Amino acid sequence: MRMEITPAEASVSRPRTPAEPASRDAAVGITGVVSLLRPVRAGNAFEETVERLLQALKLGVVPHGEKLPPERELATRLGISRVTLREAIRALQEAGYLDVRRGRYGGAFVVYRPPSPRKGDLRRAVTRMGEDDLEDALTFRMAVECGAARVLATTELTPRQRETLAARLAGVNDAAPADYRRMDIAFHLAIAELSGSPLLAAACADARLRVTDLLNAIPVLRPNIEHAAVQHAAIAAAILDGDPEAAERAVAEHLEGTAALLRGFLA
Amino acid sequence: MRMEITPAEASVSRPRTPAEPASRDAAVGITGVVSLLRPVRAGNAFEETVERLLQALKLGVVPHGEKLPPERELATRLGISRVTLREAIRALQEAGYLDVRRGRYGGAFVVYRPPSPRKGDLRRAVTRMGEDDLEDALTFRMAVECGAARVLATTELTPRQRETLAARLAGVNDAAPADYRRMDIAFHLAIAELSGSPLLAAACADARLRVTDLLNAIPVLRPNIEHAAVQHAAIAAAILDGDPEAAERAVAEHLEGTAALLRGFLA
DNA sequence: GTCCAAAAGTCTGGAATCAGACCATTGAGG
DNA sequence: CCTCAATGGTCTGATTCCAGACTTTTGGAC
Repeated sequence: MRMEITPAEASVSRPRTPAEPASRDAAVGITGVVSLLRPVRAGNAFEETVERLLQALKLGVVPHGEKLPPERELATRLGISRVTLREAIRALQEAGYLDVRRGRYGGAFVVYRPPSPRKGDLRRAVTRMGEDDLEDALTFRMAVECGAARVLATTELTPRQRETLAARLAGVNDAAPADYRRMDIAFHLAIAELSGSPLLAAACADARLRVTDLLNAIPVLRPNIEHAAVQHAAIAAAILDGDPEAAERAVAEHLEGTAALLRGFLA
Repeated sequence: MRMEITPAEASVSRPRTPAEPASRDAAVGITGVVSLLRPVRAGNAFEETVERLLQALKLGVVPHGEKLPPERELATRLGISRVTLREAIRALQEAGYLDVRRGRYGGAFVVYRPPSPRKGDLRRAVTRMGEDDLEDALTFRMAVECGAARVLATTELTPRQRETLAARLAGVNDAAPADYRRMDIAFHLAIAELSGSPLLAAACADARLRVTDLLNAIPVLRPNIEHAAVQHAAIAAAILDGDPEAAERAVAEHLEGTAALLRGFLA
């Protein structure tokens, strides 16, 4: 029983929280930081867990064929009870993302591969997301990834770090088409992770996630890959060179291409 | 009954979630994005709500003397039940941050002013935070604020936006000493907010929050203010000029000063 | 002085979530 | 073939959290 990839469907089997309160322009305080009065929680534990696991699949943290950590361990790491985790796993299983097997050497095996895009997917994905959210996501991504590159380029890198960056760059370049996105993600996130800041890494992962569905709707074509390869190389070079501004410029240029493409679908 | 300003104390009256699971280097997947398997929730609803409200006070979203929105409205906006919100409000009341009055024209009035730092506060604050978390917060802030400045400088600004930025700059410069931090925050966050990306604004607010206690422990001295004023002006000028790299450089320089100062307390 | 509206304060039943004990299944190794 | 360890599957009582109805307090308007 496969289903679409929209994040909504997996929770079909257990629709809990009904609506979301509309955010209003409240007359509170002077600064416009009303965002602090946003919902404390994005949903119930079940929903948030489904979302989180789905993210892990989509970013390729746990690739096709591998299995998630054992329930007990995963529940601990996610800070939720095993019961709730199991509900989430079951939802993903029913949606076709996981294959759960019991017994020793059993586990929840990942059955997700990024779908190869069909004509019209991109337009649909962009439309579904909404103009404001798309703009928000693109801006956010631009800011955090540029910032991460700058920070990393400013840092005195250890040989170990330089190797990792180079390895990730090579990873994208050598990737099989089916693995391209995954390796691209790995490269981009490596920049944030090498900065040594978990907060920054999480922010970049979040930013990437918000455009994942869109990127997955873009066919991976030869010219695109080659173009990206040049830009990736420029980014890595600038970072290894310790040139913050060049690094940032390179990242901005790289992301601008994608952003322009996606924005085009809103006009 | 006043208490210290540490974020821990307000929850004294209701200590719930016990410990936090240590993050481990799990052998999951290829990328190191283990961050996705981090806890789904930072604490229980009560704790998170206390934290959120405390943040609103510390960032000056609701300044001294003003009152929070009515319980029902606030509960809706925060996406929690009134019961839970009231528990949080009571905790903050008992900690001396709020003055709750009933009846029409009643409400939860803010009784918080950033404390004037005493000698040793900074060292204590830095030590309490822990080396890794401090480094993380500083790196994160550097990245997102630089990124935000770059994005804004890249944007074609409307007259309205230019005015707002100028107004915030003037706000810091004209601020009374007691209001200085609040206006400084307003200026910094304006950069993120003017980018039009709620995600980016939230990230910058988060970043600022993570160093608020530390900054509050630094006395606001004349030379510091003047130095900051020059840097603030440079930032605003670069943004209004539409020079992304200058904007970023200016922000980096500005933040580097604070970062270096704080890092000094770890050596 | 009386009334009224807006706010905080209180109570109740039910759903969500949890911790932890226990059961069932499975494949590897002896 | 048997045993064992690691894993998913199930159950139970307690706690947290919720929605919503109801009560009390307060100050302004008439």
